[in-house]
Amino acid sequence: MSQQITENPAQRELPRTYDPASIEDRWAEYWVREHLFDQPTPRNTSDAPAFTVLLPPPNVTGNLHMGHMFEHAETDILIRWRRMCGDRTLWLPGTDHAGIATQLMVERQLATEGKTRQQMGREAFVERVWQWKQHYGGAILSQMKRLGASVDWSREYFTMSDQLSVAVKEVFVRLHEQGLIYRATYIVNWCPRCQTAISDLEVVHEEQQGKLWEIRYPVIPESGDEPVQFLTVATTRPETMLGDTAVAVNPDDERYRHLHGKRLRLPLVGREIPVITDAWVSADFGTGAVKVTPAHDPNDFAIGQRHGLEAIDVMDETAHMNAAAGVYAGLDRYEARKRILEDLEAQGLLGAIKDHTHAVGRCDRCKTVVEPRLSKQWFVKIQPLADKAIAAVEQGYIRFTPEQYAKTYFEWMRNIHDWCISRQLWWGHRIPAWHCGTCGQITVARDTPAQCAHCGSAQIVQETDVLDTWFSSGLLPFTAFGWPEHTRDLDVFYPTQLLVTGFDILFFWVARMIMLGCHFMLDVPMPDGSERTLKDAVPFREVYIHALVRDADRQKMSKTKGNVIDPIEIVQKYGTDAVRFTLASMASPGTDIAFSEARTEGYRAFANKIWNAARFIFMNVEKAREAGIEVEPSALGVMPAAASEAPLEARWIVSALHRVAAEINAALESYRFDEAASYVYQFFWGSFCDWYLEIVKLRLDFSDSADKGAAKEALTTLLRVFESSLRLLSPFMPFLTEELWHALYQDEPPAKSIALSRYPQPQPASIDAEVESGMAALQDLIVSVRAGRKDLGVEEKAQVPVRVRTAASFEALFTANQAIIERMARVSAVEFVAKMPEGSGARTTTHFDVQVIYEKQIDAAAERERLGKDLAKYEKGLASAERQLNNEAFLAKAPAHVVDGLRKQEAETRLLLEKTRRALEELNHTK
RNA sequence: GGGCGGUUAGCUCAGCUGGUUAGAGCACCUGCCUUACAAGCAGGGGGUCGCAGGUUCGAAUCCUGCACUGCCCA
Repeated sequence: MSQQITENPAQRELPRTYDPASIEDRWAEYWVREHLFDQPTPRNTSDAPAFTVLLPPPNVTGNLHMGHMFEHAETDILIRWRRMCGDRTLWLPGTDHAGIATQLMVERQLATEGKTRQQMGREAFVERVWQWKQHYGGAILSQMKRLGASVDWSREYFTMSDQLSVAVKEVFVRLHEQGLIYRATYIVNWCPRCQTAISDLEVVHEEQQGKLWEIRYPVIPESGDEPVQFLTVATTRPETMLGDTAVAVNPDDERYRHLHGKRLRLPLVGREIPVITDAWVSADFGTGAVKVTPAHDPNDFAIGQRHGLEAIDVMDETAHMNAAAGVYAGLDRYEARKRILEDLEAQGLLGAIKDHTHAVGRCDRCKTVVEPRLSKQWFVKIQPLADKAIAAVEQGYIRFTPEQYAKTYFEWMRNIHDWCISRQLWWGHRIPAWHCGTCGQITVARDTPAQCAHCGSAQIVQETDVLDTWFSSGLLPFTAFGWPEHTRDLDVFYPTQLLVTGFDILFFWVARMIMLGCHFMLDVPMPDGSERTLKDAVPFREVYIHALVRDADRQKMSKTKGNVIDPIEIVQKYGTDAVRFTLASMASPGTDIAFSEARTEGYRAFANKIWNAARFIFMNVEKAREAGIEVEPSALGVMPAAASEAPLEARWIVSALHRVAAEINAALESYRFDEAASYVYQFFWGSFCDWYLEIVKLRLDFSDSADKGAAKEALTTLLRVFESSLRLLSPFMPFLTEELWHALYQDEPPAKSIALSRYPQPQPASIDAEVESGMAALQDLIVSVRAGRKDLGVEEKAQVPVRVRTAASFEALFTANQAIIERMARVSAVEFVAKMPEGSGARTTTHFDVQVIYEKQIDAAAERERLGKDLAKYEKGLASAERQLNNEAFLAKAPAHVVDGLRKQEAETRLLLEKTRRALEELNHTK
């Protein structure tokens, strides 16, 4: 037993204010050390429903930022909630090898040592990257541990691990066998800095102020032509003209009809090129004539294909001009542009220069301007995969929240292009293809082949390209569970239930997981051996797309702006729970989060409130024990029910607890973190602390003269409601609730963690509307008295008598709970009267009139103003109600409950109006 | 250029398929160190729901147009 206490990190002395720093590290370590959230492979598949979530793998190069923390907070809330609801939960963590980013990182490191990867050679470089990964690659995951993410650390994956590499190879080979992978010369986005192809998605477009240059191309005269004629083209990229192989005009453009079929002399180069017609050319753009450079522009490439044009590459892989550029060879593309313009100018071939904004594509990773480049690359023929992926969402097998993202998804999926999967990098999954030096054919194989599959030659070398990082991460939902083996994990945990991620990787990752999951998992039979259909081939059933975390001024956080909030810093300042709660409370779907410290401060106060409620409760447990009263721990851990003879506040708080549990469960069910947070906040602070705790002080009298049975009952309800509240709060505030829960059980809790206890489930029978409305009337009275006291300027501490006029039923209620009124409103005596109380200090509601008796004269002017405002409000309300009630169409068409409600409201408003008018008249008489 | 959002209190946001007098937190004002909590308690002020039309008995909510604003794709 003493062993357990030393192992248990709860501390006993509760300081006056909550200090998160003093408890969080201990619990974070405890959760990991005790393997509380591990989910071993179950023996059978039919037990509890599986709730599996795959962590979007952070880059090994990354550090945890606010976006991660937000994403993880939401996921953790859901997973802790489902775990407490009894599901078999698994949150699977891991990291992504991040090809370009990691290679870039290590290259930079090498640069500081004066080395390059080329000097080192491929093998040594890759070895170096592995070392780097060992050393720095775990940053985000260790930050997650500190923040208490309830993931299964025993299952951590890495996209370049041996097991996942085997799976990646298998996928490549199968797709190749199925004819869905091909190698072709195509124009791709090329990053001259990274010296690799990148996919369309890795290019970020940005509007930029540029120029549109007009260049005159001389027409080669035929017999009968005017001697000197020009065709003027407009271009944003004059340096590519060296590779022009045609000029295109729109076939319907009358201006150029006379030039159809003519040939031009390419300036500076001297090559003859044809004038061609192509409908793609817009007559409105520039001069209506465009130069065609198939090797340096995707549109031109397409034109070139259509017209059988030669593609002349004039640049090398570093975007310097190559030998084909003649005298410009060796120049950087921008230097070449300058020189070419000068030379054209000198020859009088440069026309107008116009300002022009156009979108420039940059490498997502290093921001270098992308150069479209003709090269041999590997592609996935995507349409067959996209078809299944579209069907899966159309048929509702995958649901997006917020729903609008399904539209975005369809839009992209239906206009999808083949996926360029090869990258000219060293860090990544090397493509399992071997080129034959003898016959030139390619052998694709799972295991390193000894000879060419086509000619048997041993002269084979492996492809040097690696695969796009997203190719491997797109497989994770099944490869992480052991595919291509048909494992039990795959049976139990696939499809995963939920994916929580940002819209920025909707296409990169989410869409590709859907395509690859649907494609490959269709071939894996169901656990019972039956054939798998699309419904169960999907990688996840739900996708929750979270918002972006911005700064308090709604600005995107960026390093250059310097407005990045470091989550760890903010957590150290306010506590993890407060930050989590802030994020949750602001997470309304579809709206970005403007993260504000002021808000976090507010939730730190909430944490402190919970802490102090606990201190108060523990203090009373102690007092009770001294008086020989103890509540058995076995009485806790369940949803409390209230006996009908229990005091009003006890029945009320129990009812409110059941109600709020229902609300929170429903909110979480629909990803309404903001609502869930608001409900639990409102309940704990607004109901439990402000009212119940204050009232229950009346009952916690453990002195010898007191009714000890009643005191014990009160203490029991208090502890049960509080213990339930902790469980209710736990997914949102795991650290604080863990600490207090252990303390509540005096370090002998029924489970190793509150996270392993049950989430409060409401019993409809325990929600008592009558008790709640009775309590509401009582609260109303107390608030009215307090307000009346303020009107009269009664000192805070003074006890004063009040007069109340009300119906018999309320009189009974108020009489039965007079002690509460006296305590909560500092009332010395309650007198029930039959007549409307006259004079100052009166307040009136539909259920009662109440007057505070106090000799001090009121501020008549202030009172008149207040009553005047009320009067205006009532008059307006009454007029509006009457207008509708006098409208026959309304009476005929509106539903009965609306009409009844309005009638009731009208009557009540009329009553209040009359009372207020009388009070105002009286005020005018007396003064 | 195509598409998707947003515009409600000083700030950040709720407000479900149209229905009774539009809510919350923070901030603000006033009074309280009432021993769980001043990171607190109590009371209070503050909005013609971006603009203009339309549909309806009834519009913050539905439709159309406009303005401003954000994002995605090309």
